[in-house]
Amino acid sequence: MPRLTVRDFDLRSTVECGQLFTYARLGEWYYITGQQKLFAIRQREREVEYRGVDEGFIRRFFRLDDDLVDIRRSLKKDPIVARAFSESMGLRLVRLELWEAIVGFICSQACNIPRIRTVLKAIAEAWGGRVELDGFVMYLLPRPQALPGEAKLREAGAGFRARYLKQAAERVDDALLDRLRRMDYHSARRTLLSIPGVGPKIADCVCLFSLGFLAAFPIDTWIRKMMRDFYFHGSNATDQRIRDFGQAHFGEYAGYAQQYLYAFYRRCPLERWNAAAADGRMHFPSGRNAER
DNA sequence: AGACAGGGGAGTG
DNA sequence: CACTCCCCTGTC
Repeated sequence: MPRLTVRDFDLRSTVECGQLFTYARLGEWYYITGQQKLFAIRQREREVEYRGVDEGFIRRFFRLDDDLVDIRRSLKKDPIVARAFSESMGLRLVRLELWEAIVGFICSQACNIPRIRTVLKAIAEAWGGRVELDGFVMYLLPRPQALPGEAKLREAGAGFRARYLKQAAERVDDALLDRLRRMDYHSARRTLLSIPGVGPKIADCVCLFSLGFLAAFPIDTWIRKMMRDFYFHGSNATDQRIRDFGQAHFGEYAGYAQQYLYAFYRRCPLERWNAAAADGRMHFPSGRNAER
């Protein structure tokens, strides 16, 4: 059984923090489909064991070569992000396959993680390739040309996203995927936005979780709320303003900042921050978050 | 019962 | 640009 010693890596939070939906958990093992493969992985302290893929795949998929200490240091000037890192150190971004990411995040719109997983599982089981590892069977997400029509996708539970999925599958082919993989952040984002069902949020998710543009700063309802609370004095700043600020303020690792803030804010929203601050257990930057 | 959710699109001012 | 409404479906 291949093993790998890791540092600054937490498998559970990495898998379950809303960037990866195609997995099954069996005891301490995660069975994950990604990059058109099935693999299994578990973590015990600083050691991970895995099956189904090689070490290079694991390192690449979980971005184990990202220097989290360095990333943390470069974001440390922001006390809120610093706090989020100290709570969740080891959370890493993943590197999804491009089309799988597009499908996954189109399905993610206006629904929660359990439901995203249910829909993707249904689509994979109906039209994706069967894969097996040690007797455990899963199904890969279908390639664009293997995706069925809107009506069938609707039956699978995709709802109004069915039309987007089908239109996206008609727009996307291997040539486009290859071109996207060679583009810079702005070109890739602009091109992704031209795909039906892909708006600003989904485009940035794909840029961050698949294409590896760590400066991408996707804004969903949690990040929107969190950014308004902590960086805009609770005002109703538009997503455009939040994004501009986020990228300017957090810089090249804005995506990591976003991921840690997201993970932490979901566990610990503003009310609890304030309670902790009132106890003197937390320090806030002056002028921010004074009351509310 | 009726609103709302981990968005996008189309339409309007 | 910024704002509104609708879209599937489950849940409170």
